[in-house]
Amino acid sequence: MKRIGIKDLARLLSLNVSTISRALSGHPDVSPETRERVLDAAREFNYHPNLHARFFRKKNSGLIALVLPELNSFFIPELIQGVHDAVEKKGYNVIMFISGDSPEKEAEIMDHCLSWVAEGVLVSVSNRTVETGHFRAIQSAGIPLVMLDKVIHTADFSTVTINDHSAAWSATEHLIRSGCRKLLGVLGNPGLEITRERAKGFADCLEARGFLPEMSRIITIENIASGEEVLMEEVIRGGYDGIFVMSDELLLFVYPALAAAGLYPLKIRLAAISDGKLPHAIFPQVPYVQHSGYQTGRTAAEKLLDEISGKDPAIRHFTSGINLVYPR
Amino acid sequence: MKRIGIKDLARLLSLNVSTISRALSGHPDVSPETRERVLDAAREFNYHPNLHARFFRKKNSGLIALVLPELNSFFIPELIQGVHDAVEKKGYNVIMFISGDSPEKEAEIMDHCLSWVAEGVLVSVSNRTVETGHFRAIQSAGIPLVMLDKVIHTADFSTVTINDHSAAWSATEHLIRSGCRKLLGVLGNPGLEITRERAKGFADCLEARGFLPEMSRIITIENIASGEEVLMEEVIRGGYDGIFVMSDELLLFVYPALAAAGLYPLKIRLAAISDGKLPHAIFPQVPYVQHSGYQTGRTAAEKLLDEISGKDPAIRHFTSGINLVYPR
DNA sequence: TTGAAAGCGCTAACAG
DNA sequence: CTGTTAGCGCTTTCAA
Repeated sequence: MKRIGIKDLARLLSLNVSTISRALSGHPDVSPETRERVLDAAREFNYHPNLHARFFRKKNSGLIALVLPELNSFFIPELIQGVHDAVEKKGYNVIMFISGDSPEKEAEIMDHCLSWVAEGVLVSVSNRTVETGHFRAIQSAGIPLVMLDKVIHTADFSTVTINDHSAAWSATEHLIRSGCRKLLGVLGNPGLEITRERAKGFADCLEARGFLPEMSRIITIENIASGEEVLMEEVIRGGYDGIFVMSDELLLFVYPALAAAGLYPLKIRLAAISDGKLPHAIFPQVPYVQHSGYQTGRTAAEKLLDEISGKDPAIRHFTSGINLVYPR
Repeated sequence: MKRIGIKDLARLLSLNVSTISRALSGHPDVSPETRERVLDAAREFNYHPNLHARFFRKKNSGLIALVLPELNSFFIPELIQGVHDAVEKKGYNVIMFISGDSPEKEAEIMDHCLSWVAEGVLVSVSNRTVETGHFRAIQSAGIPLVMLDKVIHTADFSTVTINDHSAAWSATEHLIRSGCRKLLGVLGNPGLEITRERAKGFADCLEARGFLPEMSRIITIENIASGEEVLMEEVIRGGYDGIFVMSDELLLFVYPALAAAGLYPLKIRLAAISDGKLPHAIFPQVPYVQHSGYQTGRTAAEKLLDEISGKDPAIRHFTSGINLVYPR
């Protein structure tokens, strides 16, 4: 069935296309009766504006690009929802890209954003990205870009993250306060800013509390499959009484491994940084510092929209507050 | 900085726009030297085609719409990834919508799809949707539509789901085989096809295995917040030795509630339908029938792409195989 | 092998 | 209040 256009309506109603256009977009210069007739006809013939044509003409696309390195189970879905809620309120739509954690792919995606004339770009940076040329290209095309969650800290881009250092510190301190004397930190990809900051928060807190170097250790789990072995070997050898887990993804396998070995909850305490769902699904509940995906996504999207509308063009770095959640 | 277009390149190289267009799109009728010059200039001046203009002209948008009622923790992220992988291979991009589980919103979104001239629509139907007029509107505009996961079974739309009935049956049978004699089924939204089918699979299996009506019961958890109370009251009263849990979302709270009460793993066995991550994160691991989000997304997207390219215009209902995963 | 020109659907001057 | 018209960036006939 042929798609009906503004021209068809014009012919049908023996009016001019511009009158139709005006009636449809609520322009004041059009008589109420005419407007009604047009609106009725539009409904009747199932008219839908062609946004490509409209935006093509008006030089803006109504699209916000959301670029993610990969999807995970807790944080990212919430983040997407946050972005979505913020963006939708202003009538924008989301076009989503997944870089698969590849900087090359990421660069291609930036080209796509340019080609789609996205009005703004939200990007959670790939773990292996070091070069930022492709991001600057977006900016120099006049398109606002905000980094969220996984970011590169320079003076050039606005960012939205949590304060990873203090989140890790806070979780670590909770373990110490609970009486732990020998601590293990379980961390993810070491190339990431987010990992380095959390590792540092963990280490700094220990130092500040007078822990000697031999009273703590950090292990890195890059691959969940082999992770359990690495973890259990260290745990058994080390005699730990507390473990700091850096993320939900890690907690998802640290918990059953310890439980199966009979170590949690009897011999070892846990504390995590989490979006907040998983710790409640574990028994006994794990204390955690909340890292809200929804807030991150929403804040970043709102900042981006402000930049788009010229309201807050300054580069800013938002770090959301930390709050520790104890089991009830 | 002004965006550079095909016209600017033409002026720069003293060529005609059509030559540029041809060179850029790899048309054979253009001399190798000219092509080189054009490609070089495009790179140098950072040319990016305007897809709105291109697709506007060519009558197709390169967009696949993905419409979801809401995001969850395990299944949906995998589904998105599956859709993404399939679609990207063919050069399409994904424009994402969230209906918030509202039929009205869903109808609006269908209008957006029309307005964006999406070339295909993938939709996981809102729980409360009964009227399908807005979906037919898409089809009668000549746009293929495939439903996935949450679907409405009619002769009009292709669908991709798992065989919910046999998944539930299989999980239930596993409990019976393990020796359970009194079973509880924990189900979600009762308005959903998916829920009805799983409830039926549970009940049918029990009947086939000779369970008397008083040896089983079904409870419905619509709201996670109040769910724990409902669950525990029933569990304590009923004296169950096995519980069938219909989804990851439900398992996420059923497990800690039972564990906290000291019932799991000692007195009660569990079996679930799950994407496959969460059961491994629980101790002891929960047997489950796998419901793969990735496969669902991927299969649906591939079917959609086939329909778009005219390869498989028939309406089909795919139900993926079931396999039961035991704890190792 | 290249150029000229029309037209995709819509908006926005400008004119009446 | 309504009509006329040009043009957004690109592809695609048709001509040269």
